[in-house]
Amino acid sequence: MRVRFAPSPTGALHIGGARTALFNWLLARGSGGTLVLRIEDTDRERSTLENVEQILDALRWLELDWDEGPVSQAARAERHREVLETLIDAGSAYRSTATADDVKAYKQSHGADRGFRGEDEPEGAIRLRVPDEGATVVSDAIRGETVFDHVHLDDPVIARADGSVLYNFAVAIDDADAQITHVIRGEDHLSNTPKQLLVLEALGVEPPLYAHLPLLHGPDGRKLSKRHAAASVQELRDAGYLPAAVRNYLALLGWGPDDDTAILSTDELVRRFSLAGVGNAPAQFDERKLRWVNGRHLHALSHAELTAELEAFIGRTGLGPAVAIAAEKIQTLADFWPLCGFIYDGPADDPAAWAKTLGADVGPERLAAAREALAEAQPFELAEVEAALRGVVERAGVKPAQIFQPLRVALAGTTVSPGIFETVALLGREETLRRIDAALARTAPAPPDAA
RNA sequence: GCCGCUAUCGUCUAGGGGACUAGGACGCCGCCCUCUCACGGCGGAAACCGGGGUUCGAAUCCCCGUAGCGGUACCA
Repeated sequence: MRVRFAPSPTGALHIGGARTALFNWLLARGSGGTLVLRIEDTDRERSTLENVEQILDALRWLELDWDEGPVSQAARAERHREVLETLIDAGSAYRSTATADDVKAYKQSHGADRGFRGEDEPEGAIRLRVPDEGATVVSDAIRGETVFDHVHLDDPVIARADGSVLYNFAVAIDDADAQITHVIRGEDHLSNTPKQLLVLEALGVEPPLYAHLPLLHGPDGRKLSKRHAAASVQELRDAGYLPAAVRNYLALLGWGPDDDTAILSTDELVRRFSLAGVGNAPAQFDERKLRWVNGRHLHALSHAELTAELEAFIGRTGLGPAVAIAAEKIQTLADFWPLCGFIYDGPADDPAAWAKTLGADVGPERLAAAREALAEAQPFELAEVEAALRGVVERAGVKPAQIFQPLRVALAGTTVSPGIFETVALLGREETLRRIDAALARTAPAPPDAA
């Protein structure tokens, strides 16, 4: 099995493209086949080197490796020109100066039931001759057979007047030359497939097998675009998702295992994926489910692995201790710092949290009680810290939160943090007392004559 | 306009003539756990686009309609 992923470098790799790449990759890896990467850069206006790099980066981050390429489609211009000549010599293609407007006008006058057929001229763009009669049938592994009657097809332009070729021609030649056996791509290509089939037929080349994947839509049900958040692989990466989780989630869009399994490792994906399991209705990208899938993958990581991921993501080291007490509370890598940053950078500034717990009333005196107990905890380990703080709760005869929340705000600056005992033990006695004292000083400035 | 694809809870889906009082997952709601936030556990609300057929029987097959999407470029 030889498959290919052929993005066009006109923008970043979005999740639709990423899923197409993933499905091809899964098929190649699952069958011991070959994945060819081809860059469809024949549109010189919109293709850029930056985009190519960005796409390769995205694929590398997703850990989708390829066996051949990347080959530039534009670099194959010689070969394309050569085949073009063959087609013209054989009478399968011809030059025509007809413009898009001419085609429109033609269809206006001939009605909808007659595709455009141009005159053979000495110059102009090159059009493929579509037979007047009959039909071209696209056999699709996902959709079955789709019949395209030739009467509805216009003779498509396959090369510009200067001889540079267009997509529907180049793609057919390149897939054939690369001996691609299965063309797996988005459904947006289905309607163009007969043109490619016609090119191959004119050349007497056996066509590959096709599989057109249902398209991906944004959360609003509309076609995915730059307007949608997290639409590109780069954005997913920045949002703190794990490549394995993204692969898992993307696989679930349009495909599902026979049972109700939702969390799959990449090995399982490779083993279980098949085109037969791919549905045919478009799917919407739902970031909330991605978050959940990501959480499951993230929590399956060992402490060392997660620490490494987090340190790379945040760009700091020494995060291990905080990771140990916060791992279960985060779903993405990006969740970590807002939750634990205070451990390293000091308490956050959250006026609302302050007002609620230490602003007035009995907050400060409860914090003082906690300070007193913690000052004596010996040794300053988790068990002793917990015992000390629970003792304060008991003596005060209040709910645990009434002691713990003021303390949490004193230490973290906010009402949300890892477990309070863990946090205190991690900060250590000195730092804990220092922060409590700072909070107390701020909450109750000493009266002028108290000293 | 024309050609084509698609249509099950809000979302991803299971289902491929009787096993369907339509199953699971995310999300949502409630309860439990609980020091906050999460995690976890338990429970709940929530869907076969509409209309015709075919059949003893249709979510499942066929037709029509509707809607969404794609194509209709000297873009890919």
